[in-house]
Amino acid sequence: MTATPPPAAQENTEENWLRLDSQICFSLHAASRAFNGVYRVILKELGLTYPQYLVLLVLWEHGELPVKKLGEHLRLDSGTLSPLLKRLESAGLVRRERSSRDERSVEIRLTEEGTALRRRALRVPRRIVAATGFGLDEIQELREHLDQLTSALDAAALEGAPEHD
Amino acid sequence: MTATPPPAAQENTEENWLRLDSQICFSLHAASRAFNGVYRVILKELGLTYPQYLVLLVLWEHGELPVKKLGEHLRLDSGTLSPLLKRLESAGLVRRERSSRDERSVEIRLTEEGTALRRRALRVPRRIVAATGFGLDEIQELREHLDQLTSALDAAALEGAPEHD
DNA sequence: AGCCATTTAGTTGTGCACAACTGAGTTGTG
DNA sequence: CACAACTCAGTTGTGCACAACTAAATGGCT
Repeated sequence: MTATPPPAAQENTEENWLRLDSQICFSLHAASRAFNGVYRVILKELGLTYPQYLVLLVLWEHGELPVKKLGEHLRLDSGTLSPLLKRLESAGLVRRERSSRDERSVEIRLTEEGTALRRRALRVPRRIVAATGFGLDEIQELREHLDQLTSALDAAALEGAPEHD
Repeated sequence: MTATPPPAAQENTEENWLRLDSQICFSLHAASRAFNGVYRVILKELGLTYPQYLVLLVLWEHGELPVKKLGEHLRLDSGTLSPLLKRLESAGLVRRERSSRDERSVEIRLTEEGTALRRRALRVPRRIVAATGFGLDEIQELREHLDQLTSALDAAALEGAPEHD
C-alpha cells in the first residue's frame, strides 16, 4: 500500500519531480533557518533578533524613514513591522514619531543608543562570513542566484495561481 | 551625523563588510520568504501550509515515523512539530499513536486521506519549478550550494560564539 | 530492587510572517 | 464643500521557529 511505484530514476515522472521538490524545499528551508540560527547566536550579544538587525541595517544606511519605506526595503508589511518597531523603541534603539506633514505616516529614527550600536554591529558580518566557510566571491555568486530566484518568484506570485500546466 | 564615512568601495573595511552583510542577509531572507509565498499560494488549494507540506513529503517518502525521526529529517523539534501534527491530525491527514514498544514515542502515520492527497500534490513541484524560471541543473546547483552553506553554518553554530577574530 | 541520567513528546512564552481588517488622514472629483 | 477612493499604521488571529521547561518512560548501575 501507499505503493510509491518504482519511479525509474531519471525518468521525467511526476514522482521524480516530487522527489526533487522535497530536496530543494528542504535545502532552502534548512539554509534559511541555519543562517537564522547563526545570526541568533551572534546577535544575542547585541540584544537583537535577526529581523531587528535587518531593520537597523536599513536605518544605519538610510537614516530616518517612514514605516512604509522601511517595509519596502525589507519587503515587510506593517503587521510585522509595527510590533517589531515597538520592541525596538522600548529597547531604546529607535523613536517613532508621527510625521507632521502627513499625519498618517510614522517616522522611525535612531536614538543615540541605536546609532551607537552600529559600532558594535560592525564586528558581526566578518563572523558570519567566517561561519559560512565561503569566500567572498562565492557569497556574491550565491547572492546573485538568490536575488534572481526572488524576483522570478515574486513575478510568479503576482499571477496568483491562475495557470495549471 | 551618523556619518557613515566614505568607505572607499573595495577597501576591506568593517564598513564594507557591514554593507555586504546587509546584502546577503536581505537576499537569503527575501528568497526564503518569496519561496514560501509561492508555495503558500499553490498549497492553499490543498489546504496545507508550507511546513505541513514538508512533513507530508517526508511521510509520503518514508511511511510511518516517530516524531523524533520526523524532526531529524526536517531539523525541527517537538516544540514545532507537536502542534503542527495536531493540526494535521484534526485535518484528518495523519494519526498519532503511542508506540506500544516504547511508550515515550509517538508514531505518525498517514490516514487514507493523507495518502490520497499525494496524488494531488504531484502537480505542485512542476509549478514551483516553473515559477523559479530556473532549469533543473541550475536548481540542483543552487541546492548544492545551499546544503553546503547549511552544513557549514550548523557546524559553526555548534561552537556557540566562542571566537572573535 | 532502587536510583539516576537519558530519551521522547508535549507545553509555555516570545518573536516573526502574513492575511484580513480597522480607523484616521489624505486626495481626487463633482 | 461633500463624498468616495485611497493610503498608512496599527490590530487581530493563525501558524511557524525556537528556547526553556515539564512529565513520563526507558535503560544503566549499584
